Amino acid sequence: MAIGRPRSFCKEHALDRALEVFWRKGYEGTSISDLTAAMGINPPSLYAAFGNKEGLFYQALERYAETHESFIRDALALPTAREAVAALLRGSADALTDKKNPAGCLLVQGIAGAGEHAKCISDALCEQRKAIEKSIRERLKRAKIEGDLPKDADAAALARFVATVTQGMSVQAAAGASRSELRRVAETALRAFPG
Amino acid sequence: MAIGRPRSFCKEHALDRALEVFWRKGYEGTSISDLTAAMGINPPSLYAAFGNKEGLFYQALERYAETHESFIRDALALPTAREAVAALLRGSADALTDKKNPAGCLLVQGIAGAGEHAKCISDALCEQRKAIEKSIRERLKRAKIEGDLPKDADAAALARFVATVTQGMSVQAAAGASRSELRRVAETALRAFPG
DNA sequence: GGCATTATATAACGATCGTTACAAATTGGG
DNA sequence: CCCAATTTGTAACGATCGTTATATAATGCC
Repeated sequence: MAIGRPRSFCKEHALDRALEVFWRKGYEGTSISDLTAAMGINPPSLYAAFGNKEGLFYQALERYAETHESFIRDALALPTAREAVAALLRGSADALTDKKNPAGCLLVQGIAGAGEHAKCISDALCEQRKAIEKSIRERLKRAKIEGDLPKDADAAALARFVATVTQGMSVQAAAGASRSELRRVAETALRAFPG
Repeated sequence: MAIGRPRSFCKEHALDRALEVFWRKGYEGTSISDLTAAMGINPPSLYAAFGNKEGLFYQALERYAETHESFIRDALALPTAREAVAALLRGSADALTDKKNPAGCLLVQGIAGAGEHAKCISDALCEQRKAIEKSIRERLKRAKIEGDLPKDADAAALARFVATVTQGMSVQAAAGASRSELRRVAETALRAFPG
C-alpha cells in the first residue's frame, strides 16, 4: 500500500487531457501552462507524476498509439492486401476527421518547430511513422507470397505511397478538409493500387 | 535620394537567409536570435527593415513563392493534364529533396506549433496551399473542356488527391526520404490518374 | 498520537522570448 | 559646417518559457 498523501487526480485521465493538447498544438506550441490548465493540476504535480514536458509527451505518444492507431493493425489484418490498404486509407480518412479529436494525426502535426531542442521529439515521431510504413510493407510482402498481390509489385514503393497519402491527408485534415473529401482522396489513391 | 546613414546589408540577401531559417525550423521554432545570426544583422536593423518577426515571415513566404514554387506554374502550363500532373509530381519530388535547400516544403513544414498566436501564420500557409490546389483544379477543368481528360473525371477530387500526395511527400522529405524514393511515390500516384 | 512519506499550492528561479530606448555613427541638403 | 535623417550596436524592457524550493496538508505505520 502507498504511504503518504494520496494523489488527488486520475493519472490516466490527466494523460488523456495532455495528449489532446499536444495533438492540437504540437509539442513546442504547448506550454506547461497549457498542460496544467487542461489537466487541472499544478506544475509540481505534473513533474512528480510524469517527469517533465518531454517525458509527458512520450507517455502521451504511447497512449496515442494504443488508442488511436489501433485501427491500423485491424486494417492490416484483413485477408487480402487490397482489402487491408483500402481499410487503412478509408480508416485514416475517418480517424483524421473524427470530431471527438483534434484534426489530423499527432505523428504529423506534433512536429512543431523542430528547433534543435525538440529534435528528439521530431525523431520519435518520425520513427513511429516509419514503423507504420514498415508494417504496411511487411503486410504487402506477405500478400505477394500468398498470391493476392502480383509477384512483380514493388511492396516497398506501394507501402511508401500509402504512407505518403495518409500523411498528406493529415495535412489536409488539419487545414479543415472534410471527411467526405478525404474519403474521395482515399478512393483515388486506391486506383493506383494493383488488383 | 535617401537621406541618412545608408543600410550596411543587402535586404534581399538578408531575406533569403531568413527564408532559409524559417524553412528549416518553422515559424515558431525560429527565434529572433536565430534570424539575426543568420542574417548577420542586429535586432534593430531587422525591425527597421522588415517590421517584426511576423512581417518578415510573410515577406519570406512571398519570396518562397516566387523562387521555389515557379516550377508549379511551369508544370501546369504543359499541353495536357497528364503531362502537367506528371511534371508537377516529379518536380515536387525533385524540389523537396534539393540539397541546396532545407528538405520539404515551407508551406507544410512552416506550420510549427500553431499555438493561438501563430494562427495567422498557419492560416496564411493554409491559404497558399489551397491556392495551389485550386490552380491544379482549374487546369484539370480546362483539360476536360479541351478533351484530354474524360468528361466524367472529377477535377476537384483529382486536384485534391495530387495536392495531398505532394503534401505527404513533404512530410516524407523532411523525414529524410531520398529523391528516388519520392520519384517512385510520384510514379505510383500517377497510376491513379486517368489516361 | 507522533512520525515518516507523499502530494499539494504558492511563489520564485534563471533563461529566453519578441521587441524597443538610447546614444553613437554615417550620410545628404542647406 | 551644422542640421536633419537614417542606421548602427548595446543594452535593456516586460512577458513567458520550463523547472524547482519551500512550506503546508493529508495519508499509513508504529
